[in-house]
Amino acid sequence: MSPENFIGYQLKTSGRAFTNEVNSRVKELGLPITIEQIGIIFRLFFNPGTTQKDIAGFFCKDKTTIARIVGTMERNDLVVRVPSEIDKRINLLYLTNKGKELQSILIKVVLETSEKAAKGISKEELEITKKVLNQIKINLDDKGC
Amino acid sequence: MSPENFIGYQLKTSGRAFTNEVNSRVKELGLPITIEQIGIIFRLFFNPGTTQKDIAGFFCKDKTTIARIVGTMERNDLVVRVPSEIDKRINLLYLTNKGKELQSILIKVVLETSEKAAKGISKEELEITKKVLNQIKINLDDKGC
DNA sequence: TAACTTTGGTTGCATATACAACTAAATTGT
DNA sequence: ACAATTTAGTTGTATATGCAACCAAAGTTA
Repeated sequence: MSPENFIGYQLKTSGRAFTNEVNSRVKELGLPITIEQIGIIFRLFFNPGTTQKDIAGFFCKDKTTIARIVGTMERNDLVVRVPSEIDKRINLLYLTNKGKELQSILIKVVLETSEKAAKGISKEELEITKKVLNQIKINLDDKGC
Repeated sequence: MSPENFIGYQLKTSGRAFTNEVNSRVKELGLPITIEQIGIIFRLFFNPGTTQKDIAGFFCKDKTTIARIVGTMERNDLVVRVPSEIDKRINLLYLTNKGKELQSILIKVVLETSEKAAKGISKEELEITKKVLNQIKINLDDKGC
């Protein structure tokens, strides 16, 4: 009944540790980029032209949160918002060249962090964990994620 | 190689979904409490008289983050900071009566959310997941958590 | 004991986060 | 076609988050 046995505690603390590790690594590289911005860069790398709404769902975050992060990234010349001609409500999002160039170094950071995180964990257990986390996300879905 | 297969993505999104669910439930109950404050209430319930430093380590957060949350909770009459006589640097933290009374309803919220999160997941797989998440936290430890 | 280091905590600052309320544009229903 | 609804995005506000820099107190070492 102690809090450290709650799945929510395990989720939050391991996720926070992951975030702190990634943020500290990019800071060491002199890159003023956050883990959230990294996620958006990856999403746009594999899904160029997607929308803020899509990104919000993909990361289980509120659309206002994504709006502001994308705003910051646009000011920092990482992404561009291209108003759609077909639907004038939406912006199509694309990585700038600067954003595309960052992608390869950032994926290295995330992969290295993932390796460090998974040290001593069997492939089977890691796969089970990913499957379970995905199910948890689906079970708690309230933002289309 | 797509981002949704990264363990970091699974960690962050499932954790965010959990947070959103808990926050929305307490809001429905009319309680102006966040999931982080709930965690601190639980920690103090089981470890009365502990310090901000301990709480920071327990939740893998920076001490400044905890300092501010505890400040908010103190203003809202949920906790008290009692200066230690033995070591004048530290504050001993305790729940107020208001904080203690909230504990029972809040634990219900967290347990219900945990059940919803775990729906359709076998006990074995859930145990493996908790064990793996704990190992990830240890592997990435940089704040004594 | 005095100088140096470590430790618990706070403040300044920038980013992240969500809810409520809003706007403009697209969709739907009649 | 027109009214009602939904949708994508923005802004206001409050909380959360970490790093850098700081302070005071405790611990360490010469």
